[in-house]
Amino acid sequence: MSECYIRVAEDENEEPMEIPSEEDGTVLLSTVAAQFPGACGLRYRSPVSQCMRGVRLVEGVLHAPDSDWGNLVYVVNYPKDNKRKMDEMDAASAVKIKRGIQKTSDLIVLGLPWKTSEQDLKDYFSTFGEVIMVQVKRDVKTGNSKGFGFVRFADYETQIKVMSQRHMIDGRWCDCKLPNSKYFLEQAGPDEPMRSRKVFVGRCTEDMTADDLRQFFMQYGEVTDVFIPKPFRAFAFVTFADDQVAQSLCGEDLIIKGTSVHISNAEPKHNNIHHLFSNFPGRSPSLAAMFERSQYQYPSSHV
DNA sequence: GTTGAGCGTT
Repeated sequence: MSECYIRVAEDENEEPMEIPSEEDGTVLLSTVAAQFPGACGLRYRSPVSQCMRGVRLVEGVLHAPDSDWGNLVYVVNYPKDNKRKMDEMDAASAVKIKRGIQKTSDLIVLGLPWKTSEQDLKDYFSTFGEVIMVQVKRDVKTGNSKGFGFVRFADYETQIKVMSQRHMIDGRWCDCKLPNSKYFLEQAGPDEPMRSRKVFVGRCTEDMTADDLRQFFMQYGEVTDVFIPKPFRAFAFVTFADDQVAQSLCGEDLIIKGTSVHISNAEPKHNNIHHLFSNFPGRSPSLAAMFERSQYQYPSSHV
């Protein structure tokens, strides 16, 4: 093979430019790049397969496909093309990851007027984004509001926004914070190996039947048992066939029949957060400090 | 029938 010119273009349909080869018939990438800055290779459409083929590139030297470059038009490869695709992939996976770890959590709404109803809460918070749960905590006997409630949003961005400001609701300033329970659950951290297939479902309402719970939890895996204490005690136990399913749900707040229930391990006797919490009703300085900090922390991810 | 920092009927 001898020195010649090969036809190179940025696109198959564009007018090609002739590029000189070396004496041995190869073409230097640097020569291509001299005319097409940023080029990182060449490709061409195979007359046989009609597919695009890459030109062999070894240490900056482009080698003719067969014995000859022929009369084909070679198309310039740019790293941008692939890079852009990579970026899109990264962005997509980043969003997925974001969605995965930045789940929303219930927010406690402190300082509500006594008169504020769940509808009022929903109306107010809907101005920030999609609301998927609201509660006003009331005295069971009188039905009077306790002056606080909970709200949960569909999107994490909404949650961040809502937590970042005070809220004027029915004439009073209210605060939305992460509930204290969150803090301890995160502290529980990379969990102890208590591979239970049974989970504790807290904050159940009386209208949740065993069948409701079974139907709901089926989506996560095979449910082998549902236990609801009688008389009503606002909690239940759900047992899965697979312990990994059970474990994966621990720490979650799930919404069943419009109510946020809390999933935790079914049989933690010692060093569990409920124990800790009931033993120290918030008077310890160190705990108070942790509460304090928790108010300014966004929830960290936990698997 | 009241109240105003807090924490959700385990």
